Amino acid sequence: MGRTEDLKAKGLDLGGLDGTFGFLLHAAWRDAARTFAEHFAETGITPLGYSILLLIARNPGCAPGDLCEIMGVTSNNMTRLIDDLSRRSLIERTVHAADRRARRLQLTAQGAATLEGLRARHAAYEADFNDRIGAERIDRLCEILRHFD
Amino acid sequence: MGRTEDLKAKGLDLGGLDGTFGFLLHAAWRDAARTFAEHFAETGITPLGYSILLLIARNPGCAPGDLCEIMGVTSNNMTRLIDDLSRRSLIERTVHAADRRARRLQLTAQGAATLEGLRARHAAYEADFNDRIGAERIDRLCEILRHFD
DNA sequence: TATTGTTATACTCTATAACTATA
DNA sequence: TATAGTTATAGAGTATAACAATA
Repeated sequence: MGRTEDLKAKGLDLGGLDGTFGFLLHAAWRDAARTFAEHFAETGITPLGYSILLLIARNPGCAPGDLCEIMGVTSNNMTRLIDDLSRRSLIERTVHAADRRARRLQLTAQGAATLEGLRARHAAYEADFNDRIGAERIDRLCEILRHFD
Repeated sequence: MGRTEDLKAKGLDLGGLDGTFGFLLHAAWRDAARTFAEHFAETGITPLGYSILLLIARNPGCAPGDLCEIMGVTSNNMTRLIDDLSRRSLIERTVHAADRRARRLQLTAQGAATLEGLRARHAAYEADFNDRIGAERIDRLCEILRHFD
């Protein structure tokens, strides 16, 4: 079971925190981030970086602004995430011919190859949680989380 | 509905991200954090600070280490969170008589009074989400999230 | 030796604002 | 005047390591 179950057994009064969705959401996200970091150790890829690579793979030529909207990251921060992946030669950023303000993003050959390894790690990470939490619960979780902004 | 629903309508391929619980969990947590910040604007209280105040109120005399365990925060970081609340005269930190290594944490009178106002804000914040997401969904969400560590 | 808490430090994520270059 | 992206900067959260005081 989860952490809150263990703690109540120790006589500490959680003061309703274990019924507070924000507290639980934060804890669950940190669990996911920590587990992601374990599975992606020594790749230097963070959850945000992985999302970007995945999105560029599916939408070659997309613009940073597209990723901002999907990922909920502001453009200034997206620039730095893209800088990092670009500096590591995983993606290529070129000026858009039609609108020279915009940029076109694409995976490099190295980026595409790297992504395959990352997909395998991600599958293992998800299998990890399916084992721990239950695949059916994870599905119901996703269904509910899609109602958030 | 949620953000992912809107985005799919724009022709962007999310590449399975909207079925990835980690991506959805991150987005939902940011939604919760952003909404919390709106409701707690100008109080200077963050989600972590609110949790600490709540826990000290329910467990007067508890030690920083107790809070670390409940909240999943390491002790070095807890020190700084407590420093902040202490500097603002909301809590009092005294040396534990029986074990002089430990500290005893208590709300000050000002802290207790402040907490009442914060509880009202938190109730409004939760009502906000119950309206947006549905109280029954939030309940089911909590039930699932308690399985995480 | 082990434990409680503190200090120092660094990195990631997030946010606001000011800026460049295009349109 | 508006938009796409960049640069600068700051604050919050998280993490590791080294340390002090006490047990």
